[in-house]
Amino acid sequence: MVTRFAPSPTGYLHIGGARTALFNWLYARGRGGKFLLRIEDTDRERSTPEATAAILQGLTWLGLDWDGEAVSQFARKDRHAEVAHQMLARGTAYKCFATAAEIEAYREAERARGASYPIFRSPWRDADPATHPDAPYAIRMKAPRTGETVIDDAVQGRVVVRNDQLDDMIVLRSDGTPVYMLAVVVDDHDMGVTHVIRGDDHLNNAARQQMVYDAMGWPVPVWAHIPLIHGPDGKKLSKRHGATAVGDYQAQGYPAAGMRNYLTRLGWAHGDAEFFTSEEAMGWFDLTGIGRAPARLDFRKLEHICGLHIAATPDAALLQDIEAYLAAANRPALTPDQRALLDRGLYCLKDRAKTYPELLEKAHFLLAARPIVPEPAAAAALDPVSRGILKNLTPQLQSASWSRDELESILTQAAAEAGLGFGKLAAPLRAALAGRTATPSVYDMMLVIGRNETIARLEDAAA
RNA sequence: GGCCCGUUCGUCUAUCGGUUAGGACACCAGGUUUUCAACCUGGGAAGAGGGGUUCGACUCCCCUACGGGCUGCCA
Repeated sequence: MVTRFAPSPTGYLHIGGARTALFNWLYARGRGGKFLLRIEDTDRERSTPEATAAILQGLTWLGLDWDGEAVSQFARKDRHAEVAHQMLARGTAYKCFATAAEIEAYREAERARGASYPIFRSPWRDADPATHPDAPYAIRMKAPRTGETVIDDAVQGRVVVRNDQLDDMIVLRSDGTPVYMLAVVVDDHDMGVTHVIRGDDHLNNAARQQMVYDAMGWPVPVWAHIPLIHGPDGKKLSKRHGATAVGDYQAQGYPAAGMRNYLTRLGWAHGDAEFFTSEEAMGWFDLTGIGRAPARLDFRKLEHICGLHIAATPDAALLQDIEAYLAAANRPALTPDQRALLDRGLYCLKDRAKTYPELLEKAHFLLAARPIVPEPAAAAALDPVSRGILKNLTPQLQSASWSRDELESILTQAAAEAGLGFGKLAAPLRAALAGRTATPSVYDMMLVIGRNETIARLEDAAA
């Protein structure tokens, strides 16, 4: 079996498109099939190489690898024209000499007669070729005018469209360029696509496309039209909603694994499964599990899922992901020292963050160099009394074995001697060590940065 | 306007004629606790409305309302 993702390069990769790609990828990968990529760049006005690059980059970041090279639809225009002419030869299409002005005039006349939205009926459909003028012509499909076309959709069920609702669509423009409706069908057929999984905005188009398959005597693929994604307010997703491009999510530091998990779960379910890997999803994913209603984006749940994935990622992979995030977000790269420290501290950071920026913020204690400048909220804990306690602590730390157990006994004892609960001592320690109020445990921070750095920071803060 | 699709807690969803309508996120209360995150316990929260079919409908059919899509020599 073969699936494909066929975006048009007129902008960034949309989050809804990303989910469509994801579904195609999961379905193919879970069944040992192929997942192909085709760039629908036949609209020369709006297609740009930058958009193509952004789409490829977005898919790559999400980990949706495709088989073979991405196909350019524009590059196949001669093949599309060839098929249009084959249709002509088979008698399933005809030359239409009507000009845009004539078509508009026809519609006006029909409207005047009371038709609300007139379908153009070309007078050339059954014209004798002998009457053909020597003028540019478009090739129109000779679509059936009676009966109905049935789309047997794996998601939407049996969808019936009456043939008299459809016009004879143009397959080849008068300038010889193919129209999308023809190009998709030809490409999908030539690429051996067996399952067309795409947004349900194409559901109506499927009827017309199926007519092309029929006209050419080609086998019709399995259709699966999935609902679009909406913004949190239930409206069609737009820039008003904030992040709509997958690149935004990457730059905001969401892990790709979490994105995949969340997006898979959006509009699809496998019982009560909520947190899973893509490998698991591949084993479960099927078309019948896809919902029929549009789903809304819920950033809280996305973050929750992402947090679980960060916590579950092995340190080495997590470190790589974080560095990739830094580059994508245009943030300074890690120095070798920072990298080594972060690697050492990941164990106490990864289960406290939902995104990479949050993790990095909590990693400030190991990323920052002395002197640590506390944030206002943290500085508040460094009152004179606390500073005195920190000062008294350093000699003991100097001779400590630097094991977690010993640090724990030293600090709890110090707190007890000062007549304080441990929380009262932890606050200034946290301020001195990290300059932040949200950090890993003070013991973990001390263990990660080591004795000398710990003592130096306490002395800085006590001074 | 015509045609097509959709509608279960605030959100994502389970249910495929018989359930106290389940789970997750979010929320509220309590617990744990060194901050954050996490975790534990408990709680509130749903079948758009109206007709049918049926012994019995969230589930099947029809109508209405609402939302979305298509209706191009765009993709």
